[in-house]
Amino acid sequence: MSTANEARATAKVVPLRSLENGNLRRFEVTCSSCNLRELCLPKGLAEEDMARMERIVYARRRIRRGEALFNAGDEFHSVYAVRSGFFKTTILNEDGREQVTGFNMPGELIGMDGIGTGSYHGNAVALEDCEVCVLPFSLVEELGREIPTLQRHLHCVLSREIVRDHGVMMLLGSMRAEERLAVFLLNLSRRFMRRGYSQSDFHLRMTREEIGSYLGLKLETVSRLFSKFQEDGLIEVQQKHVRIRNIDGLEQVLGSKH
Amino acid sequence: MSTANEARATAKVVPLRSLENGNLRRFEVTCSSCNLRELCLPKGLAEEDMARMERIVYARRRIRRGEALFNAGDEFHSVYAVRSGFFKTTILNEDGREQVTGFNMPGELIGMDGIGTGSYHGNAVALEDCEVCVLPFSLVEELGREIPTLQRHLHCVLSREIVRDHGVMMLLGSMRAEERLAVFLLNLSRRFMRRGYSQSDFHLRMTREEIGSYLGLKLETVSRLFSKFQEDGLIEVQQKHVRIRNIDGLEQVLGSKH
DNA sequence: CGTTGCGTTGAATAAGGTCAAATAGAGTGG
DNA sequence: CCACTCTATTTGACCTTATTCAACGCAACG
Repeated sequence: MSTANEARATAKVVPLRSLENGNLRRFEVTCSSCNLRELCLPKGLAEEDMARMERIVYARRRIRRGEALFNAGDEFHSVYAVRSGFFKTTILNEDGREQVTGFNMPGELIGMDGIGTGSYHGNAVALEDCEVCVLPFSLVEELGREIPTLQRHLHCVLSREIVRDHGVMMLLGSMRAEERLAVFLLNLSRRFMRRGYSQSDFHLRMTREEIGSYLGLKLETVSRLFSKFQEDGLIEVQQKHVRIRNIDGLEQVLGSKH
Repeated sequence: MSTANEARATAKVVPLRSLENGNLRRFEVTCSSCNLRELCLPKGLAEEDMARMERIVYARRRIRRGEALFNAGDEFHSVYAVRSGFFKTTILNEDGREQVTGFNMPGELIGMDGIGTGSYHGNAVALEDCEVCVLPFSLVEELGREIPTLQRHLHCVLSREIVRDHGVMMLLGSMRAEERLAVFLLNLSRRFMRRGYSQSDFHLRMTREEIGSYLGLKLETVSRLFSKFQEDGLIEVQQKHVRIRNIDGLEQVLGSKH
């Protein structure tokens, strides 16, 4: 049963049911064999609980580049685990200004801003073709009541999101432009590494403007800083491709001066 | 049984048990008669569930002005509901810079940043003499498993904290100094009103520096803006006392220009 | 009644924003 | 495959905003 929200969206909904007839993708969908398992799920989950967990991942959904997974105001039913691709989450205030609140990569959960009010508070837009696991939140809560490990895990995820947000406040509230970009690059690097990608060589999925919005800077400032970091031998940039040449140097940008 | 964390703190722990011999404060501690009930608890909680809820509020704790309710790194056991007084929460980064992440007034929960890692991520410091209800988190989770309404409420509180943080990102990332202070004052006003205090006449518990840290501004800038708002007839300020004279005018500061 | 912390105000400065122009790439349709 | 269009990016010149540095006033407190 697809929700009003999901029916409205243009992205394709793939219910598990339809994948059950010997389709290879049926196997992919099991959490136990998913290579993002350690990111999405608590460790030490009993085998039977894992099986129950898999039952609440009731569908996967593909979102094409530029499309929204959800928009502010859409009715909240599910949180989503990014399986592949890259998202940005944004909020829009009354006078039309957009603020990027985060970038999400595989293994990360999005949509938790909708729990409190019953409708999503921000937007989630795919920066490239993406696939997500749909986790109907009422099922998550139900299973949480039965499996304390899972309940605990959910609380940890929510709490860590709060901690992450506080980090962004620190970034926006007390750091200079250079430091903000350095933190941003180091953070991306670490997250890519954790997922088995190169920590020093990656492709930015977002524009300078989106980076700027996230970091509280104008796109021109971001561009200038990229050029400066390149001149200083810290990175190599060519459009969206970034190569970190001196990770220690980037770390030393923090706290230098001031 | 007081935890290592609580034993270290100087603030006094008041276990419920010690209040049970005809002490008036025994009555105060019941959630059902607490005037902050609508803020802390889900509405429509069955009478018996309310009674169970009261059992997890195992203590109240007084914290004097300037003292910490908890500090970054302290072992996490409980979240706290502010009963009276005013807190600031802060984080400190490696090079010693402090960022104020929030101000908390009665009815608000603090300490949720500790769930994810098992130790608090930031500090909570009393800006005036305070009293909090101590909610041991393992009991909260346990009761959440038994009372879905309560579980849901906890998730809402966590989610709303995320939404609040996103609002701060918008503030820090896309607003001019004037707008930030206007948003800050309007937000305080609304929260005071909600608690039955004057929406236009209040006492700031925090210094200009703390406001500045929260808003990503220097204390001098905050001071200048207070003076400017006064000149413009929007507010009257005298030290920590603020009187809002033109709330619509303050709202129009948002989005004007830019 | 001096000390101390907090707040206000002014003048100079620096950081980042704005505006504008040039360039580079990616995507599109012929 | 090429020309064309559109968007993203880079860079320069100039400007605005908020910061820095410094001096001073005020209020609370021992």
